[in-house]
Amino acid sequence: MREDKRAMKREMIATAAYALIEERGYAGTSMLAVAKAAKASNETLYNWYGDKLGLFAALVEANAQVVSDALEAERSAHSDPLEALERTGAALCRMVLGPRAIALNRAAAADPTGALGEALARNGRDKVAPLFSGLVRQAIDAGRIKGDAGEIAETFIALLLADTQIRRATHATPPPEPGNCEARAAKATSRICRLFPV
Amino acid sequence: MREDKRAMKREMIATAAYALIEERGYAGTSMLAVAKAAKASNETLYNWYGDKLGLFAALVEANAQVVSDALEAERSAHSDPLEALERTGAALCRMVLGPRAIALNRAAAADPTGALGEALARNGRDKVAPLFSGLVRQAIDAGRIKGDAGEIAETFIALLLADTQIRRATHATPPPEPGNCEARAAKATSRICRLFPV
DNA sequence: AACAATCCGTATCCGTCGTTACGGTTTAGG
DNA sequence: CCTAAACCGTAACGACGGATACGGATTGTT
Repeated sequence: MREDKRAMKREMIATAAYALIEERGYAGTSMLAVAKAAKASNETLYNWYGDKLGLFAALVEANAQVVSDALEAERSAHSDPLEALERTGAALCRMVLGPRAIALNRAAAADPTGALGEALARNGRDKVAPLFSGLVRQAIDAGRIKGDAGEIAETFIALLLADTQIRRATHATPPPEPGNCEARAAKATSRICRLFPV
Repeated sequence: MREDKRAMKREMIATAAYALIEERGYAGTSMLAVAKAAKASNETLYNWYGDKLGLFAALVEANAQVVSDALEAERSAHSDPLEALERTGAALCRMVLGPRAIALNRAAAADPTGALGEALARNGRDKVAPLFSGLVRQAIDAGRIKGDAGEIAETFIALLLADTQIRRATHATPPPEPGNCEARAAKATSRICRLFPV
């Protein structure tokens, strides 16, 4: 199978898996159902991904790459450091509260081995924190705020996301309204400036 | 069965269910396994709780009551409003990151009906927020901080918990070290005073 | 003590899922 | 074009879990 056809099939498999998790939860999402919805066979899925956990681990990594690319694009699009922080924060918020990230969090919460959670942390959160530290570092260097970059980045993420992820993952809240993440990011940025003034 | 014997049996059932979720996840926790571990029968479980979802919904409500009682006790033990806020915050942190609350979050994330998540919100978070608003109201009335009580309470909870719950529920992080919640609560309280000064 | 209700331990039924396997079809590579 | 590899659709197997049911034991009430 040519690489572009394979990439298309992989995206069909991903689309199917995400739709099925949304509808049936992780345990109720069978490999056979994913295969059928993706117009693939069970044998292909097992050949490509090894087993169910392998399929979802691959989805974790692929989604993390999408998030990382989006954050990098947003970061590069703004020269003002606080604007970059705010806009990148908004992008992070939209993505982590989006259907795919939430589905993966649900899968990880349902996986008793802890492997998916570890993959989520390694590919996601553990990469996001240094990226935001870097953004904060730039704002510090520009004399806009003062303090420890790592601590400020963690505080920014706390103010930005709070407990929205767990509430979303547990079906306690629906997806955020348009503009909600932008508002959260603006408020978090404003509060960072007040907590860590020059 | 006398009421105290019934209460003891209910606690045995709860203990069994929590242990099994920790080990096998929600889907892998069968009613039969819970019954055996609790020295009860399947028929008793289905008579008492209706079905699996009913059992876990009952666990949600029971745990919410335990949390609520603990927060109320902590709130009443301190006359200084900021100390009450901080200590009650620490208690909340310990409980929501404790094994039982995390197990219930995992169950809710695994439940595609959304019923457990709704029960969690209704019995838990939606009651915690007004309690913290009340604590903040007292600090405002005492002239210690200034602003909208609801907004300050939400900010306090964000600074206190951040994304610790989702990371814990997805097995990305282990339980917090002793003293960690106290440190988080102290820092959150301090930051609230700086964000909302008189 | 007698009787009814409840509980226990076990069995049963059914459906679903994880995973492997197979014959036939399609695709890729030489 | 030929051949091998990969893929598809389907079937099969074993395990597991949700839920119901049953005979006997236990508990509660009168």
